[in-house]
Amino acid sequence: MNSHTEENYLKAIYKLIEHDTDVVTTNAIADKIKTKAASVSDMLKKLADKKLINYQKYQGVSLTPKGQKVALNIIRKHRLWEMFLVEKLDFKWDEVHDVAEQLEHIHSDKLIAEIDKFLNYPKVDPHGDPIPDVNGKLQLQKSKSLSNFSTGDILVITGVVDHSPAFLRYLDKSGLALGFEIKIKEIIEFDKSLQIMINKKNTLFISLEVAKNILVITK
Amino acid sequence: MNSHTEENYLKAIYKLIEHDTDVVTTNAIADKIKTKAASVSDMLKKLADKKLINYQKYQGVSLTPKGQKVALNIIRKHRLWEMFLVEKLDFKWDEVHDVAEQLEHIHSDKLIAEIDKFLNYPKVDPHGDPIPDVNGKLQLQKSKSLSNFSTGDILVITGVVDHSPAFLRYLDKSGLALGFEIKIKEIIEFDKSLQIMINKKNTLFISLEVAKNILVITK
DNA sequence: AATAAAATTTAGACTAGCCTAAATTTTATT
DNA sequence: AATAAAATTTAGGCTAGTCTAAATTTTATT
Ligand SMILES: [Mn+2]
Ligand SMILES: [Mn+2]
Ligand SMILES: [Mn+2]
Ligand SMILES: [Mn+2]
Repeated sequence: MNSHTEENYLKAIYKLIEHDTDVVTTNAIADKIKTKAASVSDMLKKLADKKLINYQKYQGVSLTPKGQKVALNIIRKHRLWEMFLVEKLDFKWDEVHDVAEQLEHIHSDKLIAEIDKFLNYPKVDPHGDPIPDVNGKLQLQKSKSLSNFSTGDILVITGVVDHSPAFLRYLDKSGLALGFEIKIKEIIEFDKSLQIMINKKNTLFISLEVAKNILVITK
Repeated sequence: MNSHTEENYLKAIYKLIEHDTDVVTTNAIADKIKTKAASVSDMLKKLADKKLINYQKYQGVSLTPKGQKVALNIIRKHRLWEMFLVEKLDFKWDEVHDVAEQLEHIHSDKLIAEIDKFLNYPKVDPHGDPIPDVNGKLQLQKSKSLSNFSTGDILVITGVVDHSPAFLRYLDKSGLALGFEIKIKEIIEFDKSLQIMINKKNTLFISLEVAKNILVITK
């Protein structure tokens, strides 16, 4: 069994590698976990001993298949718990993260299987992120940032890049939510800010920064 | 905020004092927590510093009002989670304890309030134990052990003393559950074992040992 | 009241995780 | 290729929580 702390390291490494590089640096992990590089070095030695990561001093780290499985299981639990909080209890999507950070470390295969069943086997979490299956298989996301599209494009919101409560509440306030349709009415030349139409009803102006953090697929 | 470990010590102290004495000994705590007396002594010093227990060397411990509040809150969470597992997920009453031991340490007032609401504010847990309210107020139990009653008495099962999976499964197998009616048909002189009638339908023989572990109220 | 037994605490050591400061290695720049 | 800068690791130390063995205190028994 892995400790709470080890699980957090593995998840951090997974997330840092996920999109970008093939190995991740000590400093990047330290940043992510909000700890110091020296502490990370210590932990990397331990995780390497347990065959959870590939690690050679000074050369960066990657997850072994075994480590990846652990990481994906933590992510699975995190996302299922978030879904539970939003769907079954009265949590908003900006309130779930911190609690899920704790719940993801509860050890019980039966519990997570039952929660999955209770939620009717959801495929994505409240932020549109895919939920890995029991075997750690992950649906790959074909969504792209709204900032990649052009005037006239009709899109559906499928996720967010920034998961901060501040950003999520801004979306709420602006009338934006997962599944909503967006049509790009105009892109302002000067600063690339956008005028969009939401669900064929309301017009909204958003900055490029905001657009970058909204994930969409073409309708 | 108190650590996972501190919470477990406070809960153990609460439970040891609950019925019996006014103070609890170091060894009793060590037994309960499955740790050594020396470790308990260390922790008692810490809990006393935090004003969670009354403690003078060699003289036993009791909880301060502050410590009692923490203990009761952990017990509240434990029992609500057990109720959730049984009522909303497909857990049996003999399967919930270990998971609830983990879940009781999740820190989130909103979460536990929502679970309470979701369950429609239950008063007792799946084992018939009362659930403390948000302020740590506890319904006192007027139930007594089945071994205290006599031939002809008609009773209702309200709880159990032994919470072990083995005992709980034995009750399942014997057709006994909370809320069921029991009529004592006969008490065998020799070993005080009982013949009982369950819900006016089935007859069952149980040992004195089993009777001691079944809590009932008179109908 | 003295002594033996039991309970409890203290001493000293260990592991997990974390830290700062110093040493080492890698990478970037001249 | 040499040197400077940045990244990383190591050294040494700290806290929480645990343990064994030794010392101390309380309780039980003579
Ligand atoms: Mn999250
Ligand atoms: Mn999420
Ligand atoms: Mn329990
Ligand atoms: Mn219970």
